[in-house]
Amino acid sequence: MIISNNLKMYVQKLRSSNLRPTKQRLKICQFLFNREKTFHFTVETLNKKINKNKGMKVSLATIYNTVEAFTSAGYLKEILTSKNKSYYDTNTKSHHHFYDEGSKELTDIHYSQIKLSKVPTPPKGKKIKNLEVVIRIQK
Amino acid sequence: MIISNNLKMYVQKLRSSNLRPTKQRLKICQFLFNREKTFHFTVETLNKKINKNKGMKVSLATIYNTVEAFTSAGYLKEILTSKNKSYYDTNTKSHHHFYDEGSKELTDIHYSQIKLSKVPTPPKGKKIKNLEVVIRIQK
DNA sequence: TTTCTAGTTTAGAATTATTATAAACTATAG
DNA sequence: CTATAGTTTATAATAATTCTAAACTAGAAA
Repeated sequence: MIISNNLKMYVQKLRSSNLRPTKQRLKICQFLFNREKTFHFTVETLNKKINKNKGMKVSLATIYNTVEAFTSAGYLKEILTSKNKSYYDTNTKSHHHFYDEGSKELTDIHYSQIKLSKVPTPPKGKKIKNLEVVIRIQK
Repeated sequence: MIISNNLKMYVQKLRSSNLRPTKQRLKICQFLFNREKTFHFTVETLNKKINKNKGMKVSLATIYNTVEAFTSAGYLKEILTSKNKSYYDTNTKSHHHFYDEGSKELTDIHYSQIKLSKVPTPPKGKKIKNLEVVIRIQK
């Protein structure tokens, strides 16, 4: 029944963003949002995890479409890196990352771990949406 | 004679990084570093600019190799973006960017414009290579 | 200076990530 | 139930980058 509650919740969530609650989108919602910790991923890793088990397969094109749709809807946040591959995060709140250049792993840094004492004013007509710090680390 | 001085300077710079001062590398050095303002670019734009005039052509492969070598040597810094294309900056000092989610444009923020009063300690065995702040802005 | 060699350049092929296409499918309004 | 606009899908196309291996060259050593 937890599952059925979640399903209903995700159906509503999707509807509220004008996204039809298809079985593919619901499967991806369950996978991405039905967890405690935040989740970092690329389309490649999401595709593997979603299609690992025997159930219904979701095509790669749909994974791309869905990630794009969920990002526009504000369910996911794109992470800035220097890699030629898009990284996404289920934590859409302002927060920060360690980026390990060796292992190419991203780790969350809680918002409270970093404090800024001076922030510039945004260009005219623009406002700050959020602020992210990436700390590149190496051995 | 300014040109010849620069040439000597770049020859030394390259030698000091164990990079042979080839004519291709020197041409790229002159183009990238012989300027007042810092320069943001992609491999695509650098290739066009370097090969625009009638002089010696530098192959695309060499542009890639050189940008990679200069980045490793610390002459260039890779910029964080969400685009699937690498951006580089001749300003290798710690500095920050506004990222406009609408236009997907990056703008420099001078390092003095941002002050951090609290920074987390890196995971065991790792050290901080650099730290970048990206401020996402929108209308 | 000449010779040798490791480093470098190059064109083109291969790979990787992403986007586009268009036909088949489906959620849902009426 | 039916019509239709939205969605999924396999596949092709595109774009950025990396790989490959042959030709070239800077600089050390003879």
